[in-house]
Amino acid sequence: MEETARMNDKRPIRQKRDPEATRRALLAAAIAEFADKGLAGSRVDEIAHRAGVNKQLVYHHFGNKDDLFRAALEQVYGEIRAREQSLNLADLPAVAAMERLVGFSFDHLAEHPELVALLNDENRHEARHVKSSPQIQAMHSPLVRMIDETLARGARDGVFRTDMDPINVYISIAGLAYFFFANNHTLSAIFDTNLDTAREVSRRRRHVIDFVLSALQPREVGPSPN
Amino acid sequence: MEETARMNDKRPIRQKRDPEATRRALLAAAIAEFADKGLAGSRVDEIAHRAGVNKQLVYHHFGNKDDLFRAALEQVYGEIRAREQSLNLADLPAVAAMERLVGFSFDHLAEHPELVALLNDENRHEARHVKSSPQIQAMHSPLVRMIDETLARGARDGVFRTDMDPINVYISIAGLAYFFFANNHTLSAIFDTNLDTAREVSRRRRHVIDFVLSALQPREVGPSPN
Amino acid sequence: MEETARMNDKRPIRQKRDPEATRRALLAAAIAEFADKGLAGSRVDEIAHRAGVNKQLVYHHFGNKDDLFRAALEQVYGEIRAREQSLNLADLPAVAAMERLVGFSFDHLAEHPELVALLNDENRHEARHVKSSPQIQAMHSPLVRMIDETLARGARDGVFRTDMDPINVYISIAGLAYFFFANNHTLSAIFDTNLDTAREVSRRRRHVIDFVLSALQPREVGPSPN
Amino acid sequence: MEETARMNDKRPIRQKRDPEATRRALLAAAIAEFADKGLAGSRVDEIAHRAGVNKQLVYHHFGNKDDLFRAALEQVYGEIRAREQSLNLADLPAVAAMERLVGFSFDHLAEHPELVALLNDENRHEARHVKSSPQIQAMHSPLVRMIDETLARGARDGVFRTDMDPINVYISIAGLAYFFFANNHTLSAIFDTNLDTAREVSRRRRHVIDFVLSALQPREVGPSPN
DNA sequence: GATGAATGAGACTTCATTCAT
DNA sequence: AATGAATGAAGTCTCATTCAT
Repeated sequence: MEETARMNDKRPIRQKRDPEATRRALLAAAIAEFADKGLAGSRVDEIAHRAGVNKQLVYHHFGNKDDLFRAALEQVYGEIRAREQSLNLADLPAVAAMERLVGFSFDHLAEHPELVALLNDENRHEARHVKSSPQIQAMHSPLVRMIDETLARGARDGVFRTDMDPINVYISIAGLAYFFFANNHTLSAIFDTNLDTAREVSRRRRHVIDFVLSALQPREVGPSPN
Repeated sequence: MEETARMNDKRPIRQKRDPEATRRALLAAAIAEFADKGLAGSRVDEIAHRAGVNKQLVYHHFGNKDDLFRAALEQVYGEIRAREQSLNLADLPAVAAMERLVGFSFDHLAEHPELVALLNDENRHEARHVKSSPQIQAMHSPLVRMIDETLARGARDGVFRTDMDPINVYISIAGLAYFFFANNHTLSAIFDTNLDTAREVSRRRRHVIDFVLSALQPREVGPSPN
Repeated sequence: MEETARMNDKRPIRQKRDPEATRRALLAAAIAEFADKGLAGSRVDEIAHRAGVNKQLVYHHFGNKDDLFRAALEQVYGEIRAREQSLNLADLPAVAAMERLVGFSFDHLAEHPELVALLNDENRHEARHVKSSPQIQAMHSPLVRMIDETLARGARDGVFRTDMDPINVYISIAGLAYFFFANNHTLSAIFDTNLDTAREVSRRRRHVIDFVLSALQPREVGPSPN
Repeated sequence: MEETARMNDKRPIRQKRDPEATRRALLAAAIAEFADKGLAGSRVDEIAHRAGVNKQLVYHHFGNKDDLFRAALEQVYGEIRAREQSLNLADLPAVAAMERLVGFSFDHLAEHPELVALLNDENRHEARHVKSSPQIQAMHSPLVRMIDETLARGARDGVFRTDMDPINVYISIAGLAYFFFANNHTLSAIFDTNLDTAREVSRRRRHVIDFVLSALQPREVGPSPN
């Protein structure tokens, strides 16, 4: 990818000014660089280089490094939220719906390590960029509603417990996948194994789905949740 | 936080020559700075300043920034692993032991946000420092053994499922707490609430303990784990 | 010398944007500074200052200090080799040709103390920069050929000995001048005289030409040169 | 040599304070380090390390880095001048005496690359340390006298020319060897050969002796020197 | 819109030297 | 005599951003 970009450098074809393509290239390069190095560790120079364009265009199109980071967040947040909407959970029985949601959440993180990486950094900066992005703020209410509806449906059908808070359930679903991917390297190191293999990812996926569905099951007698 | 540190600056209490105290002060300052800004975003200058010592002493005592980061990781990893050993889970019934472990894991992260922050960064660097630290490598086998024994005891007593992998269980326990703390700011922002309050932390704690113990319960008929 | 350079600083003549001039100014300043202080003793800051430009432009135009040193070597090597080619030795009788070559070699070192100084340093670094410069590697074969042809012509004409290796002859020609200039200060000090005067330089020049031509003369009975 | 020093590090035997041995070790280490890196490039820390002693002892025994450099020069100058005195040239016929002197000069440089390296640096600093060392100043008059006597004897015996200045002859003798060793790396690089082999050193040695003796021979008709 | 040159600020690190023991 | 800790100054290099074309 980078090599291609470098080779295309100076190619007369691209001389045709295509601002939209330039913008897209910069955004993709930014997401990759920010995911690799973090906000502080990323270099505007390197982002421009990855995109195959002049550094000044970063400023032309995005303003500055922080604004570019916000744009990157909007992009990756937008993707996951859009795909979640396409799951059509309402068309499925509650258990199947929940299984689909958990599976999707896991798979999306597996396929999009940049999401994990960007969120890590954004939290280090106290969600500064998210808070200043109306676009991101707007895209999250459907998610809570979706989980709430699924939980309610499952409760009505007698397959889910009735006392579950949708936000905490979402955090648990996300956390069970997120921690595995976010901390894959340290976990592999301290447990002296390699968790970054297809086999281990697949085992983890089954564990997470099983874990969530088990936890949501109604119980005869459970330990009092304090 | 930083202001406090700066105010202690030049405090007359500091003895003339106490290399061990200098080392400790630098390490504490490093943990705080790395947690705040990450490895790339941290400034050696600022670390020395927080410790109230000359910048060059960082190099005298620790070698360089990376070595200092490794020392910081060894410190925070050492603390959590040492405290886990003091839980004496073997003295408790399996369910109570598991509850204690989950509660401790949650509380430790609540009280030690620097652990979360350092691990995030360490993973960005592919666990480079952990891998080069024999000290860290050595401290983790007791943890897996502890979980494994608790799970086995619970299974023997009929209170836990029998098919749980201890490493995956550990990752779930840690992940349920970790994600909440690591992503507290973005979660608060996107869900338009404040999850950084005593009330919400406490709710989350109950949820996590409940979630784990429910998931570990033996089931009459469970959903097929895919 | 340095003072002069500093006084030219900020001269209004310098055009606003002339990258080629900037490059040239930096290169000239680098040659002067490296000659004065050596590679290790030179300061990038001072080079930029001498060139009347911003320090960062060194990195912009040359990469780093070592690359700049290599560029300086390429420059000074290029000059002497180019001028040697202009001597047109082939147009002269062998003895006159040799006299011209020896005289030129002496004069060039006299006029270019920076060449002596840079070569000293380059040898300290085991010719690291020369070895990594294809440009320098390429410019030396004509030199050996030129000496070889002159020696052969002289031998054919009966005015030169027939057993002389051109590389050793070149090293002798260069060495007789080089040592005088390279060690002028210590020689002046230990012999309690001043060898850095026009008179002494001129005496040395005659001595060297005489020495070389005498040594090259065919002999009735000489010590067997093995 | 360096390895040995490092391995002896921490040896309990040396605990016995032996200031004279410490001084010698530091001086030897300094000569090696200055030869390797030059005055500017050498590190006091590294010299102490090579000597297996604490850095502060450099200051204790020698004052500072410059004084140490002067001591190093005194040492290497002292050695060559002392050995020259032992040549007993007066006991030999003029030609044999000259051959012995040239051979010795060549061999000494071959065996003492540190002399070449230190002189290079000393000249860069305009013989500052030599000039401030009465010890070095004092040791050079016998050398000129020695050469002058040998030349005079050879002239009297009809085997040497009569018009040779002893200082210029000394500079030629030294220069023919010095340049070969001082510039061995760059010469090897530009002539695309390896002049740092026993074979090439030996060839050069013969060339130099031959060259000097030929040049000193009386001539029937020589080219007019100038 | 697009580019390479230029810059002010500052980052990490080094180093000769001095201090306290 | 000998040591490790400590420091002020400075050195190489980086980087987000702006300028001139």
